[in-house]
Amino acid sequence: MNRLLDDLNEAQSDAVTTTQGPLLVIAGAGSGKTRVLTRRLAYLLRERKAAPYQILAVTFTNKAAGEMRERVADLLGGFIDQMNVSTFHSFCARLLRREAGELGYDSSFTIFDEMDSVSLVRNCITELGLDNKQFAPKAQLRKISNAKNRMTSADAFAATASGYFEDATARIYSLYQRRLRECHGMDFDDLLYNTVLLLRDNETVGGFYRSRFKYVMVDEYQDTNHVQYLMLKHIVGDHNNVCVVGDEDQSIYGWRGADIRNILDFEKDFPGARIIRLEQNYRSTRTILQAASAVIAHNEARKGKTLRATGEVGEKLGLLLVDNAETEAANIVDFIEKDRTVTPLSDMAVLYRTNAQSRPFEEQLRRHGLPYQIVGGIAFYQRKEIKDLMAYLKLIANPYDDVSFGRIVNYPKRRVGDKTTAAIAETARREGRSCYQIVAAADKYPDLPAACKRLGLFVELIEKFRRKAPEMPVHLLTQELVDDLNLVQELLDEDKTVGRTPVENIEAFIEGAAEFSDAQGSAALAEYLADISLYTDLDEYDETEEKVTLMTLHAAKGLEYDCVFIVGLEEGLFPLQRAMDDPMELEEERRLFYVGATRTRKQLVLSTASSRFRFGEVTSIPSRFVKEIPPEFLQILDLRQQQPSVRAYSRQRATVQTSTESAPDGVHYEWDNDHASLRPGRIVQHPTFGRGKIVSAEGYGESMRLEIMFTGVGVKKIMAKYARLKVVG
DNA sequence: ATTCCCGACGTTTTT
DNA sequence: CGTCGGGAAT
Repeated sequence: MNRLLDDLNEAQSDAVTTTQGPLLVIAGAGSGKTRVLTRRLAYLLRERKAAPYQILAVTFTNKAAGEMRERVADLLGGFIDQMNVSTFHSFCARLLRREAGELGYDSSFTIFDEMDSVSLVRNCITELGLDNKQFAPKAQLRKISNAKNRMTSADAFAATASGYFEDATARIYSLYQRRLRECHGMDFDDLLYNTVLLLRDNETVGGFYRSRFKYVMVDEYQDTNHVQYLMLKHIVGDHNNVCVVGDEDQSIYGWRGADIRNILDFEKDFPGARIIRLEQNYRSTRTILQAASAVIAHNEARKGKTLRATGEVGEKLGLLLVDNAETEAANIVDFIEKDRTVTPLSDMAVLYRTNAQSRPFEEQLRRHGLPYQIVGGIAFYQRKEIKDLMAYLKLIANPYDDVSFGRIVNYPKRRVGDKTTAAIAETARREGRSCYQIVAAADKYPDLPAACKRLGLFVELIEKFRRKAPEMPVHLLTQELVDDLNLVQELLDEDKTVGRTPVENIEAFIEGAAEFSDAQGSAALAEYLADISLYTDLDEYDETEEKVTLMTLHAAKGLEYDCVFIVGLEEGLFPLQRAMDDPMELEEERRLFYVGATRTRKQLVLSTASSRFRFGEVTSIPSRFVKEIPPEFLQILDLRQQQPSVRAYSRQRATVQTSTESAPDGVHYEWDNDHASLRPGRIVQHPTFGRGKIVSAEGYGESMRLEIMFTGVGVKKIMAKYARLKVVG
């Protein structure tokens, strides 16, 4: 009767067709959440419940939003251009640009990214005569951010602050906010905060949006924070047609203010709410699910739900024991190289806790000539050359942006130093104008340092582009700017050794701008800047490319692969040290493990290094999460070279011995063949033939056959499965 | 004003 | 180990 519901199970189709009133969909990992969301949107439109523009769907990333939009368009054959599918932040940015006047901003306000915010906070701390060692800018910003997430204004914060430190933070917060406003800037938190202000306190604006959106949907509800909750509250009109989807076991953004109570208290917040649970898992093997469930069961703070498996039993989880980060990477890359004969590289992902862990994997992959892509890390828009270029664009769009001004006033070098810029800032403050305005009218301020005269060309340049901006497509504008500044030559001069990538980045940036111009048609510099300010590396990730993916566990949320490696499973790293003594944080780490483990459809390999360099040498012990996996689900590959005597002994016995010194209780580190690193050229030790060199290898895993040249014995053909081989070199 | 060096510091995770 | 900010030297 309705093709939208055809291939859905009962709960899924229930979630799709329950359109009226509040609805909470608890969607376990791999339970077809995205499918339900897209079908639900399509259903609303198909049933003529609402016009596209009356629907608001909020996702976690721009990429997720784009995909959702695409899939709904596929289902319906177009007609959804006006449907609002975006992230909280980009929705707010758009709303604020439209309503900026209501808050005393103009619509070309600048969005400050974290780096900008930190440096502004640093300036504020210095300006207040405080020590920025005692008051770490980052930590202060964190506090300010937390306050904004609770809808606490600078004044309100100051009113309740007590003691020297809180008092100082209050002053920093207050000054920071004043400077932001002077720059016509908003940080990420302001986007949400100000939107709530408008929706809640401004009858016209609030009323408009409440009556406009007939249906509101939020994905990843477990990761929303208090401001986002308030925003939802104030945008959902009396119809109360709000549908949120989430899974408390996948809440991994607590550190950013995400409040798990939002999902736990949904029924209280939205009386009359229906709850639908999707507990059928269509993604992973039975073994993977059982292992992941066993781990997450150690969390106290959960409602507890059981995922029902639909797949096969599947293979055991691999547990790789290695000596250090380098051998970890080497062995996993070996594994990848062998496995690629059955699994495309695009279906493999290496997940780690911290970005810093990516390096050895990059090196190994490069050495093996395997294509890879890193998601996250140093985001494109955070690279210095891109930030510099963007600062120009930002200043062109918004002459009040003193932070951008400060960034580029002496780049390229104009022989204008700290003293001069300080004097400009001083004058600006006194006159109640922006730095750029002062410099642009330098002749009116005779007591400015003489060096300001050198900024004539700079002002001319900015003025020229300010005139051009309104009628010129962004990419052409940017290209001309790059040419005028002679940026390419500048970059080549700076970096005499390599000097290629920054230039390529600039080119890529212009290319991206061209795409934007194509899509938008009109010139809209401010809009473009807002867009890319909210862009992340994750958003341009293409999971269909024939490449191994490297990323943090956080970035992996919502993705799936045939084969997943979770590396660095060591106490202090995963879970992180600082989470270890706080039960709440520890549970979040465990959820993070759960998220990672449930990304895979078929194969999961974990790895633990017995020593790892982390500011100074630290030897580490296996993560408790490994210990929480029932041993019968694990296949252990011990590739460690240390303590050969203990090793040889336990191998002779070939029994399940008690764990070695560093093993957590319950994990038995028995010997197994090192299938992963068995490849031509390797030196191996065989119990009867002694030492030999691998000549060739065919097949993989259980069926791997090797030809080995043994010293004094000659070439032997051997099934890797039966030979108790140990890699020695 | 620019450049270079040293020392401290810090590391999650991201919109 | 690596980056970044601060300080001294030129």
